[in-house]
Amino acid sequence: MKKDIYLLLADSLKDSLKELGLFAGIKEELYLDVPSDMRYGDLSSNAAMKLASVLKKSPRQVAAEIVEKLKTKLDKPGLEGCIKEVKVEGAGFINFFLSNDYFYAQLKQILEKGADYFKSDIGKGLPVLLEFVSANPTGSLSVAHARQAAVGDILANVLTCLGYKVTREYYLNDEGNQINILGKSVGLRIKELAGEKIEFPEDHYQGEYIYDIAKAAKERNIKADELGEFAAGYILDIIKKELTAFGVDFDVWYSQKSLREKGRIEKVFARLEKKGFLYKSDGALWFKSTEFGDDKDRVVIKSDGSHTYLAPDIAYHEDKYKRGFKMLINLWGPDHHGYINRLKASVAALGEDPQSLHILIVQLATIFRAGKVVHMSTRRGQYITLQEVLDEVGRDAARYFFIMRKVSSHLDFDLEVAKKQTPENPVFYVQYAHARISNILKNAPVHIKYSDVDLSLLKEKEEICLAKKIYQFRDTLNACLKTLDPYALTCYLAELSEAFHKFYDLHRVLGTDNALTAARLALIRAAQIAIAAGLDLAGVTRPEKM
RNA sequence: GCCCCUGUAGCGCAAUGGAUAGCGCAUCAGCCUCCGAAGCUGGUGGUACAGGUUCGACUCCUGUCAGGGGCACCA
Repeated sequence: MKKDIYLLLADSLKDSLKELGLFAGIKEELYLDVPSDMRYGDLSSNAAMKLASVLKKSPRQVAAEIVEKLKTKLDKPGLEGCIKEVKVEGAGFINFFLSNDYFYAQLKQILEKGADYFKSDIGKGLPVLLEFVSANPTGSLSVAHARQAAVGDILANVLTCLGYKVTREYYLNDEGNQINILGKSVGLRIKELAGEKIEFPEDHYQGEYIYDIAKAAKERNIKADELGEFAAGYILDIIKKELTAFGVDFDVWYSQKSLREKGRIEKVFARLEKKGFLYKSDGALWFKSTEFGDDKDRVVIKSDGSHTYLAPDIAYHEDKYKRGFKMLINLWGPDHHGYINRLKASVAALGEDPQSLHILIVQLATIFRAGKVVHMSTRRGQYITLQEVLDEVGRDAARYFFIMRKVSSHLDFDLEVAKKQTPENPVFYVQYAHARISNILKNAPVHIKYSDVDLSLLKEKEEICLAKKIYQFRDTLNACLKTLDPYALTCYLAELSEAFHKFYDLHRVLGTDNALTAARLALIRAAQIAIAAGLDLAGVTRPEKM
């Protein structure tokens, strides 16, 4: 694969610093960056400023010395003709201006390869297990799960695009206390439907759907001690339908029950016991998680003999590694943040590198309806479900909205806004750009052979801006990888669409100059490829017309 | 009490420690005989507070204040 200009330039910069005897002074891994504003060039380095205080020289002077060395290294293979100018600007930034020819060449490649142009092999096929949603099968998916579903699915798409081998997994809590209570809830409703007077405890599942399950269970004569399992299966079917409607498909549904049935929990306990990380106290079995940075040791078997949630989870994560995954990503709700240390401790105790386990807390989405907060309570069965959001705003808006903020930030989701087909709704701004391009391409007079087009006719500021923005899609994908957060995708799509709309407004694509028309058609086709690739990753449709 | 997230323009949000802090809504003023005006251009208006680290802080650290979420031998 052809080396990226970023890497080539970074190498040249590094060599220059070495020759000047300065390289040791650079501590940060990154000293070459895409500046926020294009007037500061296409790539920028702050190396001189980092070094100035050590050298006790002015940053601009250091920058000038680096640039002098660097200038002799800009004609090596892959770089020749790519750099138009290197300037020392501001407090001591070294700014690199790439030539238009470089961007024309990139556009050609995009037109040739299509969306594949944006793929990379950074991941080198590393097996990644992305576990998300994992909601208990005790009710429909809530909005909190919906956000995790959108983030997880889109993150998986991005990582796949970057060459990782991603498995999407749903961990199914198909046994334990919650399932028992679920079964009891259904049992009571059956009695109630038969005319018996019942008392329905506060901690039981109050939702209307329990009646539906009760009716189904009665029809099939399900035994009382099998009601929990039956209800969980019934609800799981609903969850699966909801996720499919949302465009989220899992590769693996991992059963917690299967861990116990295979004796995996005992096996992992034996392993920890042998290493001396378990001890008995107050009739319970404890895991010495404090040895690995947790604030207190954790119970794994309660004094009544039953497991805590942590017990199967240790076995589960052991199994993730046993299945050959090198990178684990867990998306959890904010109610689990206290759980991070003990799970990382477990992984460390098993001899795995806790750094390979990435736990992302996906903050809650607060649902508004016409500016009013909608409160949620699973137990009372009064909450907005994923399905309701989908019915109300559609899949496109829902998926897009849920990743529009950083996963670590709270998200306000107003159903009324997401429903609107106006610019207030950002997903339409992007889709509109795509549809507009489709329309122009449809009206193009003749079929254009993109390989023959003279792109050097693209000289207007808006044309160059658009070309650069298209190219920057790669940076966006890398940013998503670095943060394990797909939200940068929405920012990029908005910026790319804006660059297109600005170009469109000032310059006519279909004109009398055939060569220029061809060049502009090629440009907007490349823009469309990038928008489509972004929308595909987000799992949002890309309409030809709206 | 302890932990996590968040305080940026009237509202909703951006800004890998970097250059003149950006965008949408709202509001005011403009732009369609011409490829889709679901668009574009311009105006108004902002970093909660107090210290610290740094050549440089919206960003990192400490404290204060405010909002949201969470604390278990529940899952």
